[in-house]
Amino acid sequence: MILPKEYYSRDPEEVAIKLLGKLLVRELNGNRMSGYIVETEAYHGAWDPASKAYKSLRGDLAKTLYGEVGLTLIYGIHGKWLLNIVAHKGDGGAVLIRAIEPHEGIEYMMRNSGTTNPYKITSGPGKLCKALSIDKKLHKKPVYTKESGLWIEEGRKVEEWEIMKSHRIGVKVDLEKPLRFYIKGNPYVSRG
DNA sequence: CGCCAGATTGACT
DNA sequence: GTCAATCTGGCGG
Repeated sequence: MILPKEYYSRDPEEVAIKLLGKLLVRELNGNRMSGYIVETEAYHGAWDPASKAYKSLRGDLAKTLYGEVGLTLIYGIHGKWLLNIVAHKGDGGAVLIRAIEPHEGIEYMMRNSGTTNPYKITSGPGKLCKALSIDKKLHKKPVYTKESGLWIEEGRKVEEWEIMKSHRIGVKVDLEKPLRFYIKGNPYVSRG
């Protein structure tokens, strides 16, 4: 079952937690690739120093951050693409997908990412996008319909005790609140 | 159009 | 732990 659009009309922090264990599906040229989300980060609006809307409400990224929920927000950094899902209740925000556990179409993902080590295919936001052929063409596409070739389905049940929290990674100026969430003990989380 | 910072990654001390 | 190569969007001129 695909998660409905309303699923993303909540605080980014809450959505980030709820997305853990869900199945991220990518369909391309008839090939189905998927993986369970095991690591996420929450980003807020203008008051979040790490947000793209901080000090610049101009630009497509900031507008998307404050726009319709349930859309992808593809952000390029250091020559990589990062996958975000717009999620907020009116005040702007998004959830960054940092890592997934490969499930279907692993062969295609390995070919895309150029490695045969299953633990290195999707264990990072940049690598994940490469493995699933996600780039700017998928910017602002809905994840609550199959039409875009990228969507999120109901996945595993994740118990509360399996979810760990920590500070965000790689962010220069972070908030004190822990906004990174990942599944405890999962070997596919990035660097940690 | 040129400059610059950055939500990364992989290699190295 | 540290470091720098790498590319796009945002912003100034």
